[in-house]
Amino acid sequence: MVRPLGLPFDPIERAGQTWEERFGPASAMRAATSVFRVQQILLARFDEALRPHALTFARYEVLVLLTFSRTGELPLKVIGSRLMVHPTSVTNAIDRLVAAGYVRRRPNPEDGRGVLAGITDEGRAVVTTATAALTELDFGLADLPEDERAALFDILRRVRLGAGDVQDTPGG
Amino acid sequence: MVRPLGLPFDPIERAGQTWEERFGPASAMRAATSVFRVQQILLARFDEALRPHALTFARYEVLVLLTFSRTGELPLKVIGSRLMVHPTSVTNAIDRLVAAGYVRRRPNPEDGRGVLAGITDEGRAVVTTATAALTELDFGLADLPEDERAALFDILRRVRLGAGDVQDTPGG
DNA sequence: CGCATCTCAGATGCACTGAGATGT
DNA sequence: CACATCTCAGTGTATCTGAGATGC
Repeated sequence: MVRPLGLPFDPIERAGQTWEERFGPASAMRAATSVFRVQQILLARFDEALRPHALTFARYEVLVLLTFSRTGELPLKVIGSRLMVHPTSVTNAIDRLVAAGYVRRRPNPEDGRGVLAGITDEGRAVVTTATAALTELDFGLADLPEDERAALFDILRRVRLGAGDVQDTPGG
Repeated sequence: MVRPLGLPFDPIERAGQTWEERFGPASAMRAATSVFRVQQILLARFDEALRPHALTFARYEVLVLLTFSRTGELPLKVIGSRLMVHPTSVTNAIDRLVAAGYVRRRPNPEDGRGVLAGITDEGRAVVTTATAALTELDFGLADLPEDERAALFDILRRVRLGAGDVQDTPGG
């Protein structure tokens, strides 16, 4: 849980003012620092909502991705590239999901090097209830009107584009 | 370092489309997921730029905060509330900074329970060079024009406001 | 053979809980 | 006394490196 601070000022705004006096333009520093802080706030909200379901947000994302695939199965490699996480992180997340009974592993019949992760009935059930919990939270963004959610996505997409995450294909 | 993916589509956009077919409106999910991904991108960029200086971004933030104080010293409690991190995380960060020679600890003469962290000359020097490195990166936001940096800060500020980080005082 | 996929061991980073020492 | 501040031990999670097994 993220503790409310009760500071009589915005610490990022304050840091930005001092920054401009000392170092120069602060717009990038303020924006970047805000991204970090909001990520921390959102992650805390998500983890709190997901804790009753024995899920972290990272593992929830894996399960959702599996429900989105036609067969309920995906190679670990695909999971890693879609969620943009390190291969060892995928192995670790799948380990936990298997232990929780939400996922099964099996060798990929089409590529002996690979492994398929498949969602179980229990996994599908927990995705349903966990999604309801997160939807009720509005994914932590209940304070943002629709146009600002879209603006946030668009602005951040430009940053992701510069990082090579996206090849410029607005329609997906 | 965050690896470019070379996916022929935007994985968040794609997930958003499937989300709308299965669960309903996806604007909050897309925006929140983008915050996570961009935080990951920025953190990787910062840590790469700071590694030669034996700093993580969290420790760099502590040093900057100390240079912003008049005496170069602050109680650990103040550091924790300004940077919005857990008390044990402050202790840990200060431990590392002391080990690196960038910070000194001493008892707070005005409150026997407390501890002051003070920046050393080496600490001030490393802040200067590390700040130059981050400034050259534009804090990872070189792809964003000025108005979008400001918009990003404003939108995220609304989220932080809802979390109790900020009491509504635009002027700081 | 080079390369891809996955796993494992080990290290680091950060957040948190709970307990305890110290001082107000 | 209650409370605040800080530290320590331990846990959980995620990241990464480097190595190795297996198979294309």
